[in-house]
Amino acid sequence: MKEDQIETGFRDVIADRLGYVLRRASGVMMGALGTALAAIPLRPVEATILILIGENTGCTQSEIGRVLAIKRANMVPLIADLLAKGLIEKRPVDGRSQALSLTPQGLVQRDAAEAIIHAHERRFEALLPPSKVAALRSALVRIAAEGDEEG
Amino acid sequence: MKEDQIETGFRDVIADRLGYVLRRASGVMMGALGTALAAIPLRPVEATILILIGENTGCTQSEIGRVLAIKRANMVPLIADLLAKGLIEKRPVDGRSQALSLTPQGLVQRDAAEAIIHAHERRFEALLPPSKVAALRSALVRIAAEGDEEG
DNA sequence: TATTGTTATACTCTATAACTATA
DNA sequence: TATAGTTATAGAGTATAACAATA
Repeated sequence: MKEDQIETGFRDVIADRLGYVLRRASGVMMGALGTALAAIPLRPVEATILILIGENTGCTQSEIGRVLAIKRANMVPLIADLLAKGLIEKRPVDGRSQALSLTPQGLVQRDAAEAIIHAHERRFEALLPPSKVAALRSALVRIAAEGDEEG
Repeated sequence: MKEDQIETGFRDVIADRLGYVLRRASGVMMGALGTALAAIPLRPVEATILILIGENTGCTQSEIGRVLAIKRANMVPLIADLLAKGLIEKRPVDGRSQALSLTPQGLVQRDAAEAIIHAHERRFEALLPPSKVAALRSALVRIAAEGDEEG
């Protein structure tokens, strides 16, 4: 890193900032997950919603939005796409709420997504000393929790 | 966290995934930085570019784009905005390259941005045990470096 | 009154393709 | 041939406002 800076003559003074490396690391993991999930094909957010519905049969799209910090209005096209792909089903419970569940095809896709995500997680965990992985996770959870207090 | 899941009845099975907490933590820090920099007012990317130009007088916008992983085409409006705000200057070196530098007003804004970013970094570092901060940084750098190999 | 689902809309960020002028 | 800067454009992701139906 330092050698690169001397070679190119460019002083990358922000490379050691926590916020910056956090953003870059997040982008790298998200990009890699997107590439891995393209084999199914599902986007990371679609795979995540599928998994959450699988573990919470009968939940609503508003509940999922709250968990994932996605606004109600932005959940609409996401759920519509999964519905159009035949991976989930809607069933009215209220006059205003609709229970979500996985179709048989959705179950298959969910399992495939889980396998890909599991491999993806292991791949990146393997970059670090095993003893450091839990510390990284808890540090990130602590930082992420700082957002719940404000917004 | 576990207690929350039991209270709400919602099984948030992705909350412990590295990629997910990484994305959430990054969003929280970026959002907080955006809020803090609104006092100037500069966006995080503008403040970052200002700082890089200050440390690399005479560099080109293409060089900055390479460092920040921003495509040439997307650098154009960013540089144009900083130019319109009177914070930077362009001076032709080649027929095709233009050297960037800070104006006196840009220097003032750069210093203000540095102070805000410094306080922001310290605020989030203070959430963690001091001994864990360096480990977090190096883990994130290791993960971010995995992106340089692919794309 | 508050919530669910929805529509419409706008803004940011990111990506590609294509062009020019130059090295 | 490769690079710097630019234009146009398209796709995500995210934000707000407003509405109808329901609790």
